[in-house]
Amino acid sequence: MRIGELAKATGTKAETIRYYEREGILPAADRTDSNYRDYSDNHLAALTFVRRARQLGFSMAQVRELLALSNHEDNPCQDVDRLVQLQLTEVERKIADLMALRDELGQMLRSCQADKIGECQIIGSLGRQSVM
Amino acid sequence: MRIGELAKATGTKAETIRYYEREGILPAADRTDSNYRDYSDNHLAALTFVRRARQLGFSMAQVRELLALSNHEDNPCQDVDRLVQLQLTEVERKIADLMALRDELGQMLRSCQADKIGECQIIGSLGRQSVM
DNA sequence: TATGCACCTTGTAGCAACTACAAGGTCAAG
DNA sequence: CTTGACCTTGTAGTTGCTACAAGGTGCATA
Repeated sequence: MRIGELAKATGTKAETIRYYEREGILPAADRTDSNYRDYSDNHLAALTFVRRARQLGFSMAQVRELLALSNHEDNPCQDVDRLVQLQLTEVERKIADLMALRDELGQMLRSCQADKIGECQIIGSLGRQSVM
Repeated sequence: MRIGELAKATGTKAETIRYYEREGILPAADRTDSNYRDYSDNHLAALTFVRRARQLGFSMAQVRELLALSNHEDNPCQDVDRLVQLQLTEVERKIADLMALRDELGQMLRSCQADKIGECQIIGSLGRQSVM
């Protein structure tokens, strides 16, 4: 299949697919007589894998690791587990940070009853080191 | 004060402060005879404001807006409220996304009892469109 | 046959918000 | 008088794409 078809099938822009190839994340495709990229089902599977890992928040470097691991059927699962666990911890940290942020923003909104900037608690609180 | 002092006082790298000046986020500082930047307390207040807004997740563009708003004491608070509300909504969306991610990563970890990649559920689930 | 249009190719530059140099100038202490 | 910490400008790198520009290809239609 051509790049546009693969793009549609995976919800990836053609430019992104070429980018992945340049970066060595995806193997280079065969070429047709007219130099168009020609993809196989293996490419489809590989790109699906990559996109899914990216959706799950893995970095490109981590995706490379996952790909390398997945290519060795006999490797222990532990290495994959470790990456997933790392990512999970990271996601949990981000959630905690964002929840603190949410609380602070909510607090700001509730605290300001003024209608002129001059007395605005929000603007005031931005000028201090921390509100909470 | 000099840039290093201001940097220390606000927990910002000197390079970032210069960057803010280049971007027009911070007013240019006076210069000493030897061309060093010389900051006032107003600069300290302004940079504190900027850093705090950035910590709260506002983009540079939004920080510009907040700064512009805060410079007009008579402006209605509504415009500030709107920005904060927008940011709050955005943060809530991100939290929801990350919580879905967390659940999915947790599910992956729990699902894999194999010890070889060949049978690994995690690797398997990455190759599919969606696990959940 | 011509032509129009969607698709493909390469290469380069842009995005956000910094961060990291390099190459050199300044200043206070020992 | 030299060492070391600081400062200056300018440029390039980071992440993960995305957006062109300028040109080639493939197929349907007039």
